[in-house]
Order: sequence, then C-alpha cells, then structure tokens
Amino acid sequence: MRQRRKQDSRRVTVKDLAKDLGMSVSTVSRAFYPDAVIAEPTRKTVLERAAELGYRPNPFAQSLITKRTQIAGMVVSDLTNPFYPEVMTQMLARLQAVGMNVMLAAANEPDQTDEAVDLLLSYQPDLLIVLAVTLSSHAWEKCEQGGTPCIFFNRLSANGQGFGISCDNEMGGRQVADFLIDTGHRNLLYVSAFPDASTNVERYAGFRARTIERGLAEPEVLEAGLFTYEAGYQAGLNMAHLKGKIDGVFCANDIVAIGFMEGAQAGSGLRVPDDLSVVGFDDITMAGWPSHELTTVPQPLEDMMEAIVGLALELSNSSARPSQKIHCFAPGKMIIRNSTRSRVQTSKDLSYA
Amino acid sequence: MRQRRKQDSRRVTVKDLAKDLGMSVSTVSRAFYPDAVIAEPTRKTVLERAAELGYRPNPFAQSLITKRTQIAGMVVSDLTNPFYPEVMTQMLARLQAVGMNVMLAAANEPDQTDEAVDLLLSYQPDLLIVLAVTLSSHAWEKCEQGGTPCIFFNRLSANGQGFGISCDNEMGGRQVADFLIDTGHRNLLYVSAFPDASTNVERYAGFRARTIERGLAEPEVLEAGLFTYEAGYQAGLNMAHLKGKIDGVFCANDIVAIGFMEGAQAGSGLRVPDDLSVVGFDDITMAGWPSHELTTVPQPLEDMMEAIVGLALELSNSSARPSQKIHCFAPGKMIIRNSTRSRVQTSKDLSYA
DNA sequence: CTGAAAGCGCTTACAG
DNA sequence: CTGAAAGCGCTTACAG
Repeated sequence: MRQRRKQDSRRVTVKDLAKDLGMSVSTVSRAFYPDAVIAEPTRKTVLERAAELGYRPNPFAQSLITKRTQIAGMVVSDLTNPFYPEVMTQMLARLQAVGMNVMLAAANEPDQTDEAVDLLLSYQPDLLIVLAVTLSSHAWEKCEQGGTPCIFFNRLSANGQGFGISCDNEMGGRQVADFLIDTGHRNLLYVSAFPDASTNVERYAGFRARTIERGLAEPEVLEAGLFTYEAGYQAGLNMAHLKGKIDGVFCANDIVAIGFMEGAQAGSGLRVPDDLSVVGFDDITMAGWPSHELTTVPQPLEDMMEAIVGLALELSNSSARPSQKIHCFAPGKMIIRNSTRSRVQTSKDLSYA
Repeated sequence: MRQRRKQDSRRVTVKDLAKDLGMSVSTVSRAFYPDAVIAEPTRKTVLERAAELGYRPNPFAQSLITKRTQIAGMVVSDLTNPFYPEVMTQMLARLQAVGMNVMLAAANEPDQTDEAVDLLLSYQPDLLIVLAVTLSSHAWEKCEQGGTPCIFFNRLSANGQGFGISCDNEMGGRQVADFLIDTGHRNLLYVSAFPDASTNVERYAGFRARTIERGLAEPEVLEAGLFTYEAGYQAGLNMAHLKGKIDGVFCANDIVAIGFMEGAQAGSGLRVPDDLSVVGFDDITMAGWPSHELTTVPQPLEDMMEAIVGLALELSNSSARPSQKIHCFAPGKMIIRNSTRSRVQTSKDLSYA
C-alpha cells in the first residue's frame, strides 16, 4: 500500500502510444493537432490506436507548454435567483460541446470572492465568465495583470472592463412602460433591486424615460435592494406605506416580482391583477407557473448563449483579441400572462371614476 | 502581435523567486509543503517574498508530478430542482475553503453524460462528486479504471459503487407516515418521482411500511415520474382519476409537492390544507414561501456537508482509501407549515362525518 | 537543513 | 513528412 493510488492504474502516455506504434513521440503528438504538419494516413493510424488504448493527451502537460488550458472560470454568486441555474445549465452544455471545461468559484460573500478568484486564476483559465453581480476590483486587477479576459454576463462592466454580454435592458424597460400605459395604467411604480447593478439601473432608466415621454408622472420607486424573493416580498409589504394609488408595477426581475406580489397581498391585501398589474424581467421557468403567471420580458438567451460560446472560443484559441467588446441584444417580445390586466375604460366602464 | 497573449505578462515562477532570494529552487519549493524538511525561518522568508511577488506554484506543473490535482469534479443534471443549487452553493463554499477547486460537468441529457465525464476525467480530478440522479455505467467504468473515487450525494449507489452521502430517506418516510396518521389522516397517497432513484424508492418504502405497521391500508401511489414541478403538477391533475378519497399526501420531494398542490387545485379544485394535507421532502427555500408554506422533512445538510468535505479531503490528500463508504444521516425534525392540518376529531367535531 | 539533478507528459522549433 | 532534443514549471529522492 505504499504506492500512490493514482499510479496503480497507469494511464497511457504519448511514449507508450509511440512505442506501440513504432513512431516518434513527435509524430504521435502532432496527430492531435488539426493544423500540424502530418501525413493524413499517419494521423488516422495514430488516432485509431489512441482510441483503442484510451489515450488522451494529459491536459496539464499540454497547458504547461501551450499556455492554453481550455478552462473557462465561472464566478457565480446568486444561485438563489433561478435565472442563474437556468443560464448555467445551458451555458455548461454549450461550452462542453466545444470542448471547454468549466471551473467554478462561488462568491457568496463579497470577501470570499477574492480568494475564490485567486484560486481559479491559479489554474490559468483561458477566460473568466462572471455571472455574479459584482467582481471586486482586486479580483479584476488580478485578471488584468494575468492577462485573463473577463466576460461579464448580464451585466455591463463598470468602466469598459472586459467583455459584456447582455440584453438591452433599457429597451426592455421602455417596452414595459409602453405596455402598461397602453393597457390603461397611469400610476406606475418601479421596484428596484441591487442599486449598483447595471441591469437594475438600465431597466429603471428605460422605464422612467418612456413613462415621462408618454406624458405621465415619473414612476414611484420602492427600494427592494436585492435581486431576491425576500427583498421583493418586503417591498410588497412596504406598499402599505405608499401614499398614491399605484396600478402598474415593474419589478427589477422575475424573482423580485414574485416576492413582491405575495408581499403586497400579505401586507395590504392587494390582489394581482385586480388591484395591481405586475411585470417582471427574465422569464424564468417559475414565471409561467400557475401560482404566479407573471407577465414578463424574456431575455434573449439564445442570442446571448451563442455570443458567449463564440467569444469563449475566440478567446481560448486565437491569439488576437476579439474586437467587439459589447454584445447587447434586444429583449424578446413581452410575454403576457395573468399578473397584468387591461385597465382601459370602454365606454360602458365609464361609470367607474 | 505575433507573440502569444499569455506570454506577454509573464507569471513569476519558482526560478524567479529562487533567484530573487538567492536560494535554490528546491528550497523555495519546499516552503510550500507543510510536511517538507525546511528551516522554519527559511520558510517564512520564502512565503513572505512569494506573497509580495504574487507567486503561486503552477498547479499544472505540480499535478504533473504529484498526480494530485486538488480538483473535485462535479456532475450535475438537475439544476431545475432548487435543492441542487442550494446544495451546490454550500458545497462550493466549503470546498473552496479547504483549497479544492470544482470542475463542473452537466449531464442534462443522458447521452451527454459520457462525453462530459470523459472531459472531466481527463483533468484527473482527485474525486468525482455526483449530484445527478444517474451516472452511466460507462462513466462509472472510466472512473474505476482511472482510479478516481466517486461520491454519490443524496443517492445510494446501485451496487455498492463508490462512496455515498445521504440522509436516511426511509426514516424520513416513516416520520411522515407517523405525522399524518397522528394528525388524523387515514387515506394516504404517495406521489412518486423518478422510479429508479434511491431517494424515491426509500422514501416510499419507509412511508408504506410505517403506514401498514400502523394498521392502515397500503398508501395509494401516483406516478409523477420525475423530480420536477411539472411532473408534480401533472400528478395533481391526475387526482381527478383517483377513486378513493385521499386526505394525506406525501410527495417524493418539495418541488414535486409544490407542483402537485397546484395541479390538484387546478384539476379537481382540491384545496390545501382544507381538503388535503401535503408533505414534501428537502426543505428547499421555496417551501417556506407564503405561496406554498409546505410542511416538509428537512435534509440534514450540515451533517452531509461536513461529511463530504471530510471525505474529499481524505481522498485528495492521503493515499489510503477511507474505510467508511456510506454516510447516512437522520433527517431533521419535520417542519410543520400550512400545507397540512390536523384532522383529529375532537368530541365537538363529531357532527362532521 | 540545503542544493544539483532527474523527470512528470507533453509540444515545438530545428534539422533532415 | 518525420525524428531527436530542448524545455514548460514544478517536486523529490539523493548527496552533502
């Protein structure tokens, strides 16, 4: 038992394979690189035998030389927002399909982030994908100085840092304003989540701008503070303290909206959509559940996924940096469910007022 | 621009550090191994200077020699069940805290699993953590022959394969039976999820056995088939086709229970808890939301987390295999919420019948 | 306690 | 088109 576990079942190496085939190590190695200069029949022979013996180049040895790791580091913080597991699932599958491996770092507490990112960076990932609301400036510096490109998903980088993939949140906010106003809502409210998040800021900006353009009063704002169910719920409870009569609500995202609806019901007995229309953002699976039936703006996930995989591939395989830093896609068409109701007064309804 | 990106900003290596300190490479290297023979003051000097220069041993070069990678491979399939993101978050944080990195493989489609696991295994993780319902036998063989230990989380391995960490699901099922019977329920139903999953099988076994022990008729069974909201919802709809009057329902897990409650309401107008008591399993965050208020059996996550980190550490740092293969913890105390109601008839209530 | 040397499994100029 | 050789950044017997 003195031997090391991993050595017991020795893995086959280039040397073994070369000897087996009566070729040089160099030739065998070349067979695995599409661009390498090697006779096609030779390559075929090598690849076939490799498959038989179960040989795979050792990625550690490979990376030591090539400085490429085929690893994408992924920083996540907000797995309680169902949007992210949904995104991760798709992203993982696609990255896997192009041969990239994903190494995960959780950044639940802001102070954990640095250590987590350091750990990640020591594996020299070809790129970092940030699914978190925040990346500490320390962590960002580390990436910079290590030459590791960052992709910020669903969040525009603060100062033009790194690459960004997101949907046009402002346009989404405008769509919601138009929708609510077109369906007869006149007293609007925005339920704000994490104040520094670009998604939050932009959605509000679009919503507010369009509301004013359409000649209504500036929307009220309720600060939930976080992108969580609990924050939304608390904001819903706080509806009680709001003076004006609100008839249309836009929440920073779906999970906040879902919490908000329940909080409003619990706190002030407000019923959705009878007393209040509520709109979310993202179109997470839960938004379609019968218990919520949330009207929402869907993220253009298909586009965003294609962009991120394309970018990841470029960043890990070519030496030139991609020129386009920001990919911003129009949101999908609003999905109208049962959390909103038209308040347009037909002539018959005029008795009301 | 002909140079490679990663080479531009050269990372500091042992050599650099050794030269800087006027020591040999060997000595510098030893400073990073607690068990290595090295004068304590020397070690201190090295470590300090390393921190200043931002030196970290290159894990790829390290692994090439030590055959240890400090990588835990994680196979996930079921991120739509909120239980898993919750588990992942905690597990990630804890593994990070002990210096392990997590490499992720998604196994959404059964046929993707093999390729994903292969990719993962080529990085020679010290161990594999399986959070998925299923690991193909091909994948398992690969682990075996590569000497990579597997830990199955929340699922007992089929044929004594690998290590298992789970809660005592059968005991949980028994608790639910006792609880429902004690609170006056007499006509019980089990909503079954994925038939091959050990969690599903054991929870049912315990529930059924205890029901019979208590002298009631065997519980009815409704096959949802999957651990998903949608499957639970469908099962709820199917309540309509059930002949007998059911008053107490145990669902394979929380997400199924939540779907079930809504399906039962939508399909047959059955109200929880007035017409029906419903119990879940896991205690996911959502179970506590006002819209669900689900009575449930909590998993002993604290215990399970400690066990998995302990096991991971043993497997990645020592050469001896841990002796205990199965860690099975008693579930937590049932959490009684509003999805269940006592149906014990006090003398006053006897008018009802 | 420290250093010189071998070697982990690869890739890639450099010759031929 | 193929092979011999150097070297990626580290660790670890082996001497001293």
